[in-house]
Amino acid sequence: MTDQSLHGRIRAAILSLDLAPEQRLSERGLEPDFGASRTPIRAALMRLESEGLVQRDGKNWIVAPLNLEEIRVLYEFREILEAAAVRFAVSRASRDDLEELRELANSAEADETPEHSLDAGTSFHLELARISGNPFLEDTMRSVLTRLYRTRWLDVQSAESRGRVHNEHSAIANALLAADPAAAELATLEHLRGTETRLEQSITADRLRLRANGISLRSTATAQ
Amino acid sequence: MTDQSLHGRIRAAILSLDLAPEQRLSERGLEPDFGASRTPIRAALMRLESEGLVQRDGKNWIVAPLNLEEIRVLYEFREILEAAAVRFAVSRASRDDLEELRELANSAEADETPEHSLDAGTSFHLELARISGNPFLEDTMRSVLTRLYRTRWLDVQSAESRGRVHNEHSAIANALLAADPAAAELATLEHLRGTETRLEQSITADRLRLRANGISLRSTATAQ
DNA sequence: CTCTGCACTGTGGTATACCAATATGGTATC
DNA sequence: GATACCATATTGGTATACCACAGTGCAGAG
Repeated sequence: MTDQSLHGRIRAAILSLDLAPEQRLSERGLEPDFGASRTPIRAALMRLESEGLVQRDGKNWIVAPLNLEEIRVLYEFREILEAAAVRFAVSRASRDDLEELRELANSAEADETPEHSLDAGTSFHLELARISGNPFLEDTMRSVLTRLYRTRWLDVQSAESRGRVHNEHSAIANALLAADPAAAELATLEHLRGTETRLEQSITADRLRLRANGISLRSTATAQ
Repeated sequence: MTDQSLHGRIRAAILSLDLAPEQRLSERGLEPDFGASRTPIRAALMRLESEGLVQRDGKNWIVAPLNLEEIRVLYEFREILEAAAVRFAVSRASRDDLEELRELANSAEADETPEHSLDAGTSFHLELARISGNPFLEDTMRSVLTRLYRTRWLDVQSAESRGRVHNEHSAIANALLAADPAAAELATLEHLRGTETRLEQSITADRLRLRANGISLRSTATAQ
């Protein structure tokens, strides 16, 4: 997860919330923080913009806001992608691929830090997309998971939630190993809906705490 | 379709095949062609890279190759997106939206130039994605259609093919207006599979002519 | 005290200079 | 004649200078 490139370092700062959502970024202001000059910083910001982690606010740069409506839309879109991925995976993935997937599901159990759980979950879903055999499905899944990454911090705070995610991932992997597409798709949709529900509950519960840390959640679109 | 920005002008040159697939682009070499200096040209190339229209070849830039395997994968991915879009559209789109969609399907009949047919088809599918109500579905559809745009030139060369596309678009719009999701999804999948089949036949038939124009079609991946 | 206007500071956008790496082509040597 | 080597040109990567514009705050006039 640690990328040495400038783009990777700024990206990590955003995903870890070191750079707060909606925080204004100036190209010259980032020079001392990241030890680079404007040109590569500007290039990194443009790339981050295409990933949805940075936006323009007028002609200024800001870290992309967290947006409840966007989360809802992303989860809806993700259901389409994940359902397609499991269908393809059943018919195409090799036994080795599926066993690696189960391995990834289980690896989340050993180390129980929230951070590890978050990255393990990302790896699981990305591997699922990869073994679907369609690179564009994989790329789009990566994009969606990236946009959801910051909010998913909330879901991995409680050990109970991490355990539930682990069980659901195992259920998906097992259904795939059993070559049961209907069961795999059902387990996947249940996982997504459960995760989204828990996430929204966390947001409601933690809203005040988030605001105390300078993080606000918009409930409507911020665009114009 | 005509974008005054530098990015839009280079993009148009690529999509119209004025800049041939696999052609090498040098940042300084593009300065006189587009009347801009390296910095904005470089920014445009980076953005085009994120859209899949330009790639790196080592540290050089090239116009993205046409790739048969990639077309196949894109059509497979597109089936997922379009099927989801029609399902959402049936349950969400307003009557006005659906009638505008039918309008778009019919507008392809009046002006029969290949170029117009191509852009009208793009508009139809983008509008369908828009009225699905999920902006990420729409954005991803736009990305897929962009990547397919250059190869779709082949499909709109014959008047017969243009007429068939028009009929299929009308069938989709009518099924949506009839609020029949199963018929709409079926019509969509038939349209995609028909289009892809015709496209592959065109490619096989026109391969030599394409090569004579300096355009080659790769059948395997070109990456790394 | 208030309001207007101006100077200043900071912003992104652009042009350009410099660098290291690499590809190229010619020349000298064997 | 073939090959090895070196000078040179061209490339992308980076740093920086300059520009126009917008936001801000202070000062002066009323």
